[in-house]
Amino acid sequence: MVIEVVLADDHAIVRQGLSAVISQEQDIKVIAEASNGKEAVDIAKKSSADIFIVDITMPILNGLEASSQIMQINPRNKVIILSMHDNRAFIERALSLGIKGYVLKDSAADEIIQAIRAVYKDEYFLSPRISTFVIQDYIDSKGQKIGEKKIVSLTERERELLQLIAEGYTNKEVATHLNICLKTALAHRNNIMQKLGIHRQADLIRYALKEGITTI
Amino acid sequence: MVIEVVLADDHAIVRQGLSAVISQEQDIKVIAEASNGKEAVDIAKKSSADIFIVDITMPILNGLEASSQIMQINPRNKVIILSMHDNRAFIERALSLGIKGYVLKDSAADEIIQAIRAVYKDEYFLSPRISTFVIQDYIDSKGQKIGEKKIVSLTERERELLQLIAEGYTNKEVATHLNICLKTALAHRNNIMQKLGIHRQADLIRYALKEGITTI
DNA sequence: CCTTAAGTAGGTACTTGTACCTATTTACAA
DNA sequence: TTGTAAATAGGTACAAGTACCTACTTAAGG
Repeated sequence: MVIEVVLADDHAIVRQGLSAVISQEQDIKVIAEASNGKEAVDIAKKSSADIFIVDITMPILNGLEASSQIMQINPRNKVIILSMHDNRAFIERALSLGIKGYVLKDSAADEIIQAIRAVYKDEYFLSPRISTFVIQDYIDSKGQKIGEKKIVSLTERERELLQLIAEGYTNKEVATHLNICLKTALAHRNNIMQKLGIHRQADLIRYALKEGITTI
Repeated sequence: MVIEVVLADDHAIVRQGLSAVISQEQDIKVIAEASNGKEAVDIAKKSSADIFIVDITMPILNGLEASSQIMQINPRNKVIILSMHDNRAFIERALSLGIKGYVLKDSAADEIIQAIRAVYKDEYFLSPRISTFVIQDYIDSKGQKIGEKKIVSLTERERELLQLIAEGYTNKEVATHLNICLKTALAHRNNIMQKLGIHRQADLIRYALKEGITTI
């Protein structure tokens, strides 16, 4: 039995590096690669794989959005998030989305192998640094479920738009990209701004960067 | 004859991935790894290697500083920069430091292999996307040697404006802030955009953040 | 079954930004 | 001294963003 994985990371070198590491294991095989979130989702639509290894910061469609869609396409699809940062917001969102694997890029390469085997068996695998403060948060908030709070909650679609806006696309381009009417894109944008109490594009971008919705 | 390389990158997974890719080549061998700039310099002090592959963004001591020191320790040490961004300022600095290899992380993995072989023979190797605009700049500045002058040089005033723009001020507010006419602010803004080849506010903000002119 | 939230699409009015111009003053270098 | 770059200020035209509306469809929940 071979575990089939899909790699999604915008950096080809990282992707091929990971692929090289993984291919040293007999029981794991990379069956496809994606260089952005949208490609990863498209792969999920067309073919089946056991594990999707998804980088969190990707253009067009970020890793968390992509993961969410991938798991919706087939609830049996499993996702492992690859991330540079031990950002609480990311981890919270990932866990509340039902993602069971979260590996930091500065951890050892064999962690990803461990993560693949664990998640394949439907177990959790978090990099040690992360699990430490997940447990800490659990203790601190005694029973309050992670991801329950959210002061400001953008919808999935709104986050998607915000990312594109922050990546420098105009409203027209965003609309084209998402196959929606310009008016719809504007409506979403307006809702985002209202929810966040923001009145300028500049602040939208800064917000998106601060929240890790996109990166520089 | 085996080319000995040292890998310096703060992400272990990237490092091991690269290592896996490189080890498929018979004539190249990874003899040491470093997880920050200081470690790379320490390795350069103790042992000799042909090529140092250095990630530009590393904690403690960044890639460019580290490279500078590595080449000072032994002028025969050669450096290849690994970078996520095709950032002009970084490339400019790298080239003016005498670095001959500059590879983007989103390029194919075999580019790093090509880069190693080229730089080992004392040739230049830049990722295509970079060499494109290095050559363009060369043509634009007709014969002026690269690294002699700033490729993009904003004036003090322009930087001042750019910071305010990136901090979310409108042109009107910028003008008020600097006690100049709106028209003047617009003129400066236009000059900045022309110099940088940028056409959108969003990109202006992203540029300022990337260059550290302002922070999130 | 009804309500609500989300996503979609459209209208109108106004503000801001972008891309072209010209032109003056100052300061510094050839 | 002449030339050049930088900072200043202005004009015009069009593109894009911001702020309000209304309204339909669909999916989820009470």
